[in-house]
Amino acid sequence: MPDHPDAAFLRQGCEKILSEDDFHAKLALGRPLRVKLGVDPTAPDIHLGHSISLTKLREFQDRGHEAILIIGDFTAMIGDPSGRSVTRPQLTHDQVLANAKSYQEQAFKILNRESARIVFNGEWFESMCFEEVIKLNSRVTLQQMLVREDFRDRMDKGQPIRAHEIQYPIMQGWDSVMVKADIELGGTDQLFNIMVGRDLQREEGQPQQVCMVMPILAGLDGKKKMSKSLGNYVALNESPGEMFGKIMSISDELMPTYYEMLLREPLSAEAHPMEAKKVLAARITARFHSQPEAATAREEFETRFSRKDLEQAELPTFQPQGTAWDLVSIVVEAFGQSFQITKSRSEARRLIEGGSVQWGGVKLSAPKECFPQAEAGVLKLDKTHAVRIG
RNA sequence: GGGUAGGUACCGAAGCGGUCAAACGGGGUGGACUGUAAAUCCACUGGCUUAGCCUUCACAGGUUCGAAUCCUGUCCUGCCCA
Repeated sequence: MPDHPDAAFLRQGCEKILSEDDFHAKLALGRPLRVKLGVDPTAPDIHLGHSISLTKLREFQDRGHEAILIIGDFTAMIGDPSGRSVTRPQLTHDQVLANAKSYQEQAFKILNRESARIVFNGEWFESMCFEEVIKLNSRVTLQQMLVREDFRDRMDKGQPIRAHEIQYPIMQGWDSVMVKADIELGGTDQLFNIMVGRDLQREEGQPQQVCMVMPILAGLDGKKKMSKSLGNYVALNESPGEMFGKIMSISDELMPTYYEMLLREPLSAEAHPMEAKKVLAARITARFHSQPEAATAREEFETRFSRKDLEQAELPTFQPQGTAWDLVSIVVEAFGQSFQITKSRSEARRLIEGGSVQWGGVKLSAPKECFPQAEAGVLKLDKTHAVRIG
């Protein structure tokens, strides 16, 4: 059987497809396939890491298939144990719903809004009674669940695995049954969960879904996977400036990976690393904002960080209230008012003593000094934060 | 339920009556250098009205001039047994 014309395109960037034969068979059906992607709204932001699978989902949409985005409002309360060495904190339903709302909005930066189907899995889990839960559980064995790498790991290290955690793969699998998924997308860490879906579908007499896993995007630190809780992420709804800046902070070693996974093209060997990084940053920024905004972000970045010209940079204005403020108070207030960052006075003091706080390019290292209120100028707070005063 | 080993700062891990805001390592932050890269060096890494003071070593009591360190109880976790 010759490959389906879309096969090569759709498999691009995939780490693994299980199974290849099923994949071709599904495409050969000639009807729009139900392609499932589950996301758990455990945090309010979707980031570049999520964008990998979402982009793949979009590609399916563009080829006429049906995108089913499952918002795991129910599963999010359990927390996916994937890749975790410790139990996740559980969220309340309200937190989850709030997150889900902003998730959808951000997901539509990638997905085609018109043809996407959004489903909350609370729809079927919420009404399940205990008997049904037991029945569902009887379909899998503990051994099956425990072969999972992260469970194994925790067993070996003597770390606790709570009984509810092993429910997660079962629930995710059940989602596949409920939406009759033809294909499920996910990161490589989802492989196990997706395979459980296949098992459950077979049990239910459904055709089994194809498992397509995408590589995991490394975080800005280049070491761990991109995730909200590790703080090494770029959210899709960040400002162009922040987005550009964050990407500029990745290491050269990480760049080829980002090129391949986010731009789907190889990094040219002769490009200057910094220039290549600016191109990368600009293209990603343009993708989630716009071309002009990305260009502006680049210019801003260059004046501010390359030329270190804070005078010309676009900075929030900060007007200290009251009189006779010492430096520490000014710094704390500036962080709070202009950036919504809470710094303790001790932290501010450390920054000052460390030489981070500068007034017109001159370090102010005496925390107790009174601040020269009358003058206007730029107060640099730390590497990435500065305010204009006056 | 029984036995046993434990619960120390973001993480790992020392400390086992005073010299402990707590060694050391990792991580993080800031500075120098620079390309907001890497490498390297330095500093910081509980709070405050900072030559000092206050709150921390699972929780609650107790012993003591003095406790992370000793005692009692409670909660939690691993492992073994039932």
